[in-house]
Amino acid sequence: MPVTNADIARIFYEIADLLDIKDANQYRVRAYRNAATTIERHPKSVPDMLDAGDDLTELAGIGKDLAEKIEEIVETGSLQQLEELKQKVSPELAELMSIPGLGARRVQQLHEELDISTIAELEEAAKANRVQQIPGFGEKTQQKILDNIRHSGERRTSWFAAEQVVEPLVNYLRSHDAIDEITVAGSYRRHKDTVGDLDIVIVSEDGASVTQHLVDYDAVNEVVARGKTRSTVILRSGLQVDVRVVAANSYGAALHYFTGSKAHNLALRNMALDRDLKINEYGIWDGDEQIAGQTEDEMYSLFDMPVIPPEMRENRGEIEAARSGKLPKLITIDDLRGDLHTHTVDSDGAATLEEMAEAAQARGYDYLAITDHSPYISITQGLDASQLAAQIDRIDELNEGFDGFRLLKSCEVDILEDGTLDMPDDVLKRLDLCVCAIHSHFDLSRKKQTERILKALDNPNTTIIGHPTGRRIGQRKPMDIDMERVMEAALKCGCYLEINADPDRLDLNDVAIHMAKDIGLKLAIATDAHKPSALAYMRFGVYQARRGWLTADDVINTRSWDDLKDLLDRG
DNA sequence: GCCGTTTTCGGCCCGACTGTTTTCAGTCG
Repeated sequence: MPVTNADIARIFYEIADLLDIKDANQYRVRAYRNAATTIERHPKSVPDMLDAGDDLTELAGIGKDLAEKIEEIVETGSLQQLEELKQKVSPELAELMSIPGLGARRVQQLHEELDISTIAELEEAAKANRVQQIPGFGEKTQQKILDNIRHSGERRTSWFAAEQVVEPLVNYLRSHDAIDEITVAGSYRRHKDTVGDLDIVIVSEDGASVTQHLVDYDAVNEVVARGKTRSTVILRSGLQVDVRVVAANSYGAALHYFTGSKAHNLALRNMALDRDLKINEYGIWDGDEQIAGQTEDEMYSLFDMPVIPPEMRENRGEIEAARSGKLPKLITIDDLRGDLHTHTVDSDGAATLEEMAEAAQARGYDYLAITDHSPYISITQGLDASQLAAQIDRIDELNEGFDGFRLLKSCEVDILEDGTLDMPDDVLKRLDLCVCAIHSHFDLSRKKQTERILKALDNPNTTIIGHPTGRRIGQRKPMDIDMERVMEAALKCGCYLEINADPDRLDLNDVAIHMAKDIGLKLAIATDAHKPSALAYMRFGVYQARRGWLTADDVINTRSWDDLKDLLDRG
């Protein structure tokens, strides 16, 4: 029974939302959410741990009660408690909470006052000006709700969440004897930050039995279509999976076709048409004769190109670059020499300086920047000036004991509303680098927000702008910023922007990264790790960097500390 | 519901901001 961490987390999140709407004890609600997050982010499969006899109460936020509930979910695929709760609280209400600005109380009010249960009903009521008449609501709140409903149109899954679904699914499919090859294509293969659905290409001579094998998968919730060469199912996670079965001699063509992007494929197809050739998912054809298609290499070779990495296939000039031999040698995870954005228990992290240093060395890094928060966002329990000074001294001491490794003294300093930094300059001067970031006032006008960051760059101690747009995938849209102006300014003053590799952020995104590359601005890739295992998020940042065409040279933390130090020196 | 205990119950990161009120509830991080 392949229950995933994501399945368990989803059930706990839903219980939390429903309990919240039901006005349950806030700490109980939080306990469910904490547990869900722990499980969702846990690097190992919790069902596997259970299988191996591990004690789940060892996990943070999981006690005896929740451990038993996890066991029930793993055994039965569902949880009785949730089903009972759904009888008492309309489950659609939980969905309303996904609209920014609507929490449990307001959802409850909307339900009681206007009998609203769905997003559609809410939209209708807001348009009819009925929402603003509820006590505590007003014109602006109503407008904000309408705006946010419009923005919540497309539902895509983060790449990270998709991976949790893909791995067990592919392992399951692979177990079938009739399957010779299997690759997940589509935007997943292109490492796009979010994935709409999964396109899986399979080589097999027996499509019918492959399809049967697919629909037999435990996590299949709905079979939309089933055929010998093509089937569509929807998994419990809500993710749609399209499976295409082809013969071995069409594998490359199918892979290319279903990897996309559409724009890239179209460009290649037009090149083929110029030569009176035809490209489809079965191959490249000269009349009735297949002249390529067994491998992607064959496909691209025919047009005098090397294989273009999937991440670049967006028709952003990659075909021209490939044909003229100017395809960049994209950065890989092995190019990284250190991480430049991490937290410890000194603010809101989970591990000590020593533990983070040990984890970084285990990854083979030469250096690790400790960037605990400044005080402004009080929830992070950030360091004030004297506490940061004390941390600097401790890092100096620790560094004496390392061989071929060093902790970098740093801080994630809040950029305040007026663009000033949340830490006095005399302390900032002592740091190796300074990661400045915005955690408040996300809604400023484009002009004000841009000037806010420009002012932060003016401070001679600033070296890196962390998570520059503040977006959280599926939760918070990016701030309105004139990114080109910010990048030009950063380039001019010798600063850098971050690719935050946290899978919920991936900020900068691929488009902005590409822009930086065009301008000649180098970037940092950093994880924002709040615990040792999160240092592994680096690969998500690397994927985005590859989508933005970055080479190792374009990323500052591919360098030795001596070389990095020179780059960080604003002179 | 978890956790850590003065081992059986009390505390649980808690302050800022927004929009609504006119002193505060709700949301966010």
